[in-house]
Amino acid sequence: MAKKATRRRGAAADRGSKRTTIDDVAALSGLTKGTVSRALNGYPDISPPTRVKVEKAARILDYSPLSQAQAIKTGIVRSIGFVLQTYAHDAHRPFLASFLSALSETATDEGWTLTLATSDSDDGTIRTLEWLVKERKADGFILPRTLTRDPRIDFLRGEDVPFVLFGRTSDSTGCAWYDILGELAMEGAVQRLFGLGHRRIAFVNGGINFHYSRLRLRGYREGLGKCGIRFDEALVRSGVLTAPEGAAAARSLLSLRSPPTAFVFAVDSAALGLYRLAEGLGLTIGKEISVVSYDGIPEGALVRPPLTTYSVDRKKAGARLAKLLINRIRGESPENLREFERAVLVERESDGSVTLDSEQLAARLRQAVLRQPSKKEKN
Amino acid sequence: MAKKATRRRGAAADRGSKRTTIDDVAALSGLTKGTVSRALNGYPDISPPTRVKVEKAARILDYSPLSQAQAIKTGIVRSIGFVLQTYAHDAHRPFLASFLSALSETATDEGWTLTLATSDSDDGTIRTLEWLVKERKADGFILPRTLTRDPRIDFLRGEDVPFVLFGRTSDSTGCAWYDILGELAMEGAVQRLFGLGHRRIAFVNGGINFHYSRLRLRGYREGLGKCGIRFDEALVRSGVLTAPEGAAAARSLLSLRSPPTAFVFAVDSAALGLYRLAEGLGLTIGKEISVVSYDGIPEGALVRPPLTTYSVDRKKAGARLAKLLINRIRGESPENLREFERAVLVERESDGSVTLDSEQLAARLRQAVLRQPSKKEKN
DNA sequence: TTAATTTACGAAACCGGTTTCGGCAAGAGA
DNA sequence: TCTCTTGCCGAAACCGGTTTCGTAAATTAA
Repeated sequence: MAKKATRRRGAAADRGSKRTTIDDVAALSGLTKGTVSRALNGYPDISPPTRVKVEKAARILDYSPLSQAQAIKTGIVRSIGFVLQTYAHDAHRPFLASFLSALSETATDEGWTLTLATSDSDDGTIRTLEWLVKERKADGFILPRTLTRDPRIDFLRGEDVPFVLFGRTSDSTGCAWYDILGELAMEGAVQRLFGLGHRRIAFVNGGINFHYSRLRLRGYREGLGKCGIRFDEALVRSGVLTAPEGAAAARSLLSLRSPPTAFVFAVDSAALGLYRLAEGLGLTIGKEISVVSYDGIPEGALVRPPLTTYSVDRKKAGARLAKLLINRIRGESPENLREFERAVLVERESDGSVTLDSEQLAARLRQAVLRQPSKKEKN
Repeated sequence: MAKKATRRRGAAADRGSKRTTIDDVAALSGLTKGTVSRALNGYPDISPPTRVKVEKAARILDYSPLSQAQAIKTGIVRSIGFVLQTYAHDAHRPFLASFLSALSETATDEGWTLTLATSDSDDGTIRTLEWLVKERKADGFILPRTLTRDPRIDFLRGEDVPFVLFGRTSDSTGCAWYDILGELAMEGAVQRLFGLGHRRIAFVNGGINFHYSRLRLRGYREGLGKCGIRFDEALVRSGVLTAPEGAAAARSLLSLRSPPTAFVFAVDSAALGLYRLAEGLGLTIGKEISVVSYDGIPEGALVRPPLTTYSVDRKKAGARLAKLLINRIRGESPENLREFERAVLVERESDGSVTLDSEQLAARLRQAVLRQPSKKEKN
């Protein structure tokens, strides 16, 4: 057993002996550790001179409290939690890096850390949350890609654990959030295309359960309304996230007797599918068909022609979300922690004045091999 | 003060009252908490029946110890640390997402978490590490993008904190690592291009301080040697990470009286600069000039022609690194924790049989506007 | 059968903090 | 001058665990 004990206190424990503890500060300042603690935590029953003395001693010894020692009593570890859903589609991947770095950057600035864990299924996400809450690895959570009806929210609400949404949801009681007004972007996209002369404008929406899809569809319809175009169910597809799915959706839309001359995509990565399809059909994007999308993924600048899209500042989103969550954990009520931001239009070359109307496009397409999928389209 | 106290114990503390603690387990099993603790931690002085009794009670109560309560005594929080260098160039960005998710996935599987913090300068990185070590937010660290002489390593070695490198370094005492044999890839790239008939093969290296640059240059020379080509200093550039830098390096190489007909890039994102340059000059990549690169960033598949590159499995790297670090923290000696992997060649279309020799290429280039930078080349 | 070991657990100290409680001393009010 | 506050700090309990230490009971050895 002695052997085991020795093994146990390895490097970590040895290092521990060098830490300056609150007792050291107490000794140097000639006070008790209780007083030091209160002084450092801003309790009012500490006289100014004493407070100064303590602060000075703390500074001299370069003291900072051990967060987990505090946590055991206060229940706060100064860490924000984030569950990476590794099963989620790559559509949401490209942002992750800048988003996470912004999250953790703001956290770091506040002296907090970011605690990351993963899950490989929806159930797994809840289990991971349960685990993190139970072991108190994080004080609260950022929930990305919120669903209209989101089990994560139900769980955290039930456990009374603070959280902030990146997005919105149907039942907003007790929810704090930061969100981009995607609906305004979709509305703007329609109006922009209308301004370019397009009259049949399709909408390819994202995952049906994500709440943003609901909102973006609404924005699309709003845009149509403002342009005096009748909403046509036939021009809408949904549940489209990936490039292959995007290609399939576009193919089906172009197969209509009266095909759209312009596309609004709710998700950039799906819009890239249109590029593959167009290449296969010999269609020129930005001339024969137009597309405006949403997200602002880097690939959008690389494809030819570069993609016109509403870009989301993920960096800022991460920063604000971290801040909101920390305030939430500190006790601010969720109703006061709701922020909106707008996506900004990046005008590139994938949309242009209409050159063919729907009928002409249909004729043009009849010559192309619509029913015979080319190879290029895949991959 | 009473008010303050009430505010302090918010949701977190309330939740705390519901946690099952080790005392609950002790009560249910009719033992003391010390015994329960020893039973659960595998101490030998516990009789089999007692151990079973404790385990059963723990299972019934769904008990799991509070990691920070353990940490205060053991010094281990079951978390691996990672410092995101936000100032580091985007060259390394695209990988981050899958890398981090792999790291945290393996950590999660082991019941550990990933603790993320950021820094915005080299000094800041050390300060962040100091902070994390001091507050004991993590038990050890993964160090990506290691330098030949790396202050992070010096610091952690000095503090006796466990770490694992993603890469290698000059002084490997006490270092555990996982690394990709980039030198073999560079060697292979040269041989491949030689096989396609190229005789003047340039090498555009990455950041000079990164240890991998040293190794990749070595691999390039090794490749030349095996092909019987004399090493020519004039054909080498280094410190090239971004697309603009890559474009500049390629321009300077093509300006030589005897320009290279093929390029080996140590970094994909720099290789993309060659595409911009070629577009500006009207050169056809894969025909008039060839390029083989290294990294395997997703954009490589999108550009035209798609980029032939040695791809690194970042997912696997993350998984292995997490595992290695956890073993390191558990006491395994660093010498036993060193692993290598190979990059795998993804054959695409950016390299092809030589169509112009160096002289012909030079002539071809003289017609192009070499000295007058076109606009397309930028951005 | 008795002495010498083991075995297995309880008791208590400890880790590094926070928070409650009580009381002394100084200042205010009568 | 004497009580009543108030301000300020020490003492001690507490948080949820781990680890040391000591010892009664069970084994083994003599």
